[in-house]
Amino acid sequence: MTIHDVAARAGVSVATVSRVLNRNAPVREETSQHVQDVARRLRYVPNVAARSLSIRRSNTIGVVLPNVHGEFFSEVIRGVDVAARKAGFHILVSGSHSDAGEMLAVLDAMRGRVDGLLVMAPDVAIGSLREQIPSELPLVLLNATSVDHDAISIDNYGGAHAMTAYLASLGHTSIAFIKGPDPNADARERLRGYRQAMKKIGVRDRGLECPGDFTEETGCEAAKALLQRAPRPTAIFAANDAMAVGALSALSEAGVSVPAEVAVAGFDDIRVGRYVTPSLTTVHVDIDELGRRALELVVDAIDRPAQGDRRTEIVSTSLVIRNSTKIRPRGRKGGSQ
Amino acid sequence: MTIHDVAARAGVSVATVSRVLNRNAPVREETSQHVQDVARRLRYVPNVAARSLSIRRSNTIGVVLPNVHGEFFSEVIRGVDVAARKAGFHILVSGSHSDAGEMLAVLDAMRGRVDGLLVMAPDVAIGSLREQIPSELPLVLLNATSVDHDAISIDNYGGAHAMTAYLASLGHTSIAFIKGPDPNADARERLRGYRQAMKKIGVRDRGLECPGDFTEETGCEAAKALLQRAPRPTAIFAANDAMAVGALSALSEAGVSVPAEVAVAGFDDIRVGRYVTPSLTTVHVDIDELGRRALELVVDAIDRPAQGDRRTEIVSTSLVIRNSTKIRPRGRKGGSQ
DNA sequence: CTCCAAAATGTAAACGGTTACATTGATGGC
DNA sequence: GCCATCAATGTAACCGTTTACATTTTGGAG
Repeated sequence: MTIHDVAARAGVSVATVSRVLNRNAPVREETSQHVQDVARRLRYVPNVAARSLSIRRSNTIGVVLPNVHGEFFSEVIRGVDVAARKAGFHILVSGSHSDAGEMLAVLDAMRGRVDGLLVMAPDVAIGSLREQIPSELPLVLLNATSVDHDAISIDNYGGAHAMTAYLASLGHTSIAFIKGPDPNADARERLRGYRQAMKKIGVRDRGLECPGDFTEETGCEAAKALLQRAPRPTAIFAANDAMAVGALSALSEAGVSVPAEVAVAGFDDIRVGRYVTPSLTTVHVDIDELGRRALELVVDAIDRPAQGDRRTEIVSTSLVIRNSTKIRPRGRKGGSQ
Repeated sequence: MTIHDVAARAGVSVATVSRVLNRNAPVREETSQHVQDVARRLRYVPNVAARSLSIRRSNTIGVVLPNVHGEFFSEVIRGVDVAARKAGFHILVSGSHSDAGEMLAVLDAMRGRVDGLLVMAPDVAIGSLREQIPSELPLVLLNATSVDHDAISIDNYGGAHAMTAYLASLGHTSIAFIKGPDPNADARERLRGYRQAMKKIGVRDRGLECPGDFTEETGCEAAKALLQRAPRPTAIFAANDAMAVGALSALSEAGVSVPAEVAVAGFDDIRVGRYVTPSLTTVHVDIDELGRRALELVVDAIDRPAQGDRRTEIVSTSLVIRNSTKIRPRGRKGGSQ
């Protein structure tokens, strides 16, 4: 069942059938109808490979993500997927890459299969990417700001700054921060936002910063470690919700009441944050929107290539105040102790 | 940069180049080396579309999922992705379909683009699928058992049965069940396992079953409703972890102690279950493995088509006992009340 | 050295679309 | 009635592979 069959059956040439199906050239209405009828009757479906070969375009976008934690992953894909469907593109997905080499291999394998790329490489040196990817292939970076590439990311700095300022406004000055993985761009920006806000309230104690890697486990450990500190921090701000949940769990186990003794806040606004006890104050991020806009950027880059200026977007965040910080810490003389 | 350029540069014919690159016909070692060198030097990458057109195969598998909750989604994709990479396939993903129509549209759009299909349609009438999909296209159903299709699913029945039996072994007889969405195949099987186990211990009270739709919200509501019941159930078994977490949250808010007054159990073993308080007893499912084996099934179906017998697999589950059930309920005279 | 089978390589026809260019037919101005 | 113009359609080249078949080369037997 090829376009030739349809043409023969409809008594027209293949060119006419092609024109009818693509609506890209004038065809008499009557002819058009007839061809469409025949095509439908024959259940004709154009051969994608042949079409791609001819027009040198696959209508497919490659989406490459690192080994990223659950909620975030699915939400991004969802956003990308919906936007792609709307724009008439398919998405070729590859997630779960732990190292740069693996990622480059995947990018290589996608060569020629995709019209554009959406790459999330928060902790990969971007430099090595471009030289590996054909430079004419549109590329949008996810959650990694870069001056030489189109990119979109969350307002990590702003969100972390706002949360820290909010905690300070509750009277906290000893606000601990559980960091994300060192090389991760999101993690770094969040840390920067926290530090800046701390500086603003006149606290410069690097001892308040604990290592973490975005998993619940490290949130747990960090919280336990913090409880040992002599002047115990009155607030803990984790660089993401997973760690905040881990911290809550450790605090609960240690019998420390939240938020009365220690306030806790996270970043991301994952679903479950609403259902842990106490419910988690966090920085809300519309991940779905991140994915959607990222895809739109790629499509734009494909449709109108090589605009001199870089396309760069930032998705804004907002604070979500819940019970893990709500009540002012009491009973503890001189808040900073 | 085409195969012709490589051939010209290497002083051989295109056929030889093709044979070298595909290693599917005898070529003199010396020639082979030379051609490979030239190809590498020229950074030649075969045109995928042309190749697909010629061999009528895309090395791509379509993965179609419904609008499924976070953790599950990402884990499945991860498993599928890893297995696909190993098998040399790409995956064309489309998630987030709320209704059957949308899904059929997507399947249609994938026509010709994929060599096989992995479809999760727990609440779609399967019948309508097959007639829409070219029958020669390998299709594997995810989490939906079917006699007429290759399929793989979780041992929902067994897992639910085992969990219910475990709760009973702790002395509970009044075990409530929060159901999943009615048309969902997983939900139905879990309910069946629960009922069967309840029957075995001689309890047949349909009043113990509450509606739910796999979201935390409905878990919350169900738990609240259950607390109103005159003889209050001593255990709540939710058809998935999200609802169990919702229930825990509602119980905690109502000041009901878990597991002392009410035991709670879930199904899925999502990460966060370890970090809620109390940590959640649940049925562990290796979703990653589900995805992996599902993909292997499709690949197998592609490589060796039309074996008369259906390929059907079931991924087993296991109980994970944590604190939400651990302590025997005390103080309550005559367990069955 | 000749001859033949087997191995290595080349030639060209698919694969199924799109589209530049050619052709045909209709329309209207003169 | 003629010709320019333009809309509608047809013809065939092209996109970059793979591969059946043809051809050349090789090596060993006789």
